[in-house]
Amino acid sequence: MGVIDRKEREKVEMKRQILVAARSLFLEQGFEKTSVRNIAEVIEYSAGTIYLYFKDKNEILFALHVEAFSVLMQAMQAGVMGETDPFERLISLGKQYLKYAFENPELYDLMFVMTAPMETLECREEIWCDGERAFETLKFVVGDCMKAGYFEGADNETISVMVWSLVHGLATLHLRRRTMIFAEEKRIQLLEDAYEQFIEILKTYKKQQ
Amino acid sequence: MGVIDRKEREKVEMKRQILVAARSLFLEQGFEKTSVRNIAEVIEYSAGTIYLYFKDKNEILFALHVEAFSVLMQAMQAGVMGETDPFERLISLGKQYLKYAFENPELYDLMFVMTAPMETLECREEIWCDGERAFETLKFVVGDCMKAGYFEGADNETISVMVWSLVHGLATLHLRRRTMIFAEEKRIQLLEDAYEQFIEILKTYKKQQ
DNA sequence: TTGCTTTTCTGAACACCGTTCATTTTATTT
DNA sequence: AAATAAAATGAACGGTGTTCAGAAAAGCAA
Repeated sequence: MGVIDRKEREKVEMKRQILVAARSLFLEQGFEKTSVRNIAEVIEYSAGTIYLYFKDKNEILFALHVEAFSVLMQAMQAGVMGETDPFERLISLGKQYLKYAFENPELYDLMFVMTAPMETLECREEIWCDGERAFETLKFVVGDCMKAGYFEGADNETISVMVWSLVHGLATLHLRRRTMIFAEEKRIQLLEDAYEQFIEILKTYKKQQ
Repeated sequence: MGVIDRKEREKVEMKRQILVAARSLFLEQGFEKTSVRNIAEVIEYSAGTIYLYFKDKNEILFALHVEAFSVLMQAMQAGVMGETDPFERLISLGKQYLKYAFENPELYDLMFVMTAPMETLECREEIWCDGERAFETLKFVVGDCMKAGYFEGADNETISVMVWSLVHGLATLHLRRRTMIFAEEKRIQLLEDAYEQFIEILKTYKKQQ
């Protein structure tokens, strides 16, 4: 039966088409302001058809979520592989994370800021797995730093949460326009400086007794 | 003409009523899920009436925004006044900020995360003024720390952005449920530890040459 | 108190939203 | 070619933010 194979392919292709259209619209005008009718219009189908391929609007977001995490993981892996020194790896990891956030603001939002789909899909383990894997990568790199003598006497997970919070804070303050209080020319510089400063402080940390 | 005075008072009172109802609903079920009709129902007026007192739904949010900042500023001032040592002041400032965020999640969201009203009200200088004043407080405290010998050779504004980013990161990761990847019992502890660890690292920082 | 004006409020209407489902169209099998 | 199965439609439902003509209430002058 080649027919059901083709049907399967067509179904996958249709899903892909919907996701491509949805991603483009979400990136352009955000999730809330994009309607299912908008997506349907782009792919030249009726709105009802969308519901033959996705349970609801949130499920579309969820599918993009999975995609987005795979791209971030790749970027982070590249950051780790690009350096050999443990601490340089950590620096690079943070930079890749920030780069991803700034280059994919709507996707970053979806992964680390949005709550709408989270409430609906609270039960979905898969969603958290992606985030957990990314965090494990950070913990691994921090662990290597500790073996190399950094963060003496500190707890790996605590340090990791701290690092994550800092880069996430930098990313969201900017993406959500809260750096508007600074002059436009120096906004980016200020964020970069803050990251550099944080790294500098991290590097020189030695436990006091 | 005592009449127009009374009318003025009644207008103010009505606005207050709307804001009280709106805040309660926003805190309860969020901004997006609260409709103008919901607010009208609570104050027992028709939906159209709301528009005689506020230009649109965003303007209601904006009014609450002003209120919320004044409460945060008070909490931060309390943090500063409660300590005499400059570095202890910085520690307390951050704690007050985090306390506010966790105790007023929807308001914190409104002040530092939401973009919806920001886009509509991009021109409104007032919105940024509030944020700027809060940041100035942080800069002031960091300045005192530097006079006392902390953050040797660093830039005040850079340090302040770094501190803000860290606490904002901690707050938003938790408020937006991203700490779900950790066991429920240790989530709060992890955030507190991360903050303590950050403070510890800050305290011991001395410029290397 | 009566009539007139101004202010306040309503509720229907508009154009949109996410979602469902009977019906029609299209594709496949017999 | 007829019968069956799958896919797509588009109208409908109950919701949204917002507007506005007209009703109701309040204030004022005679």
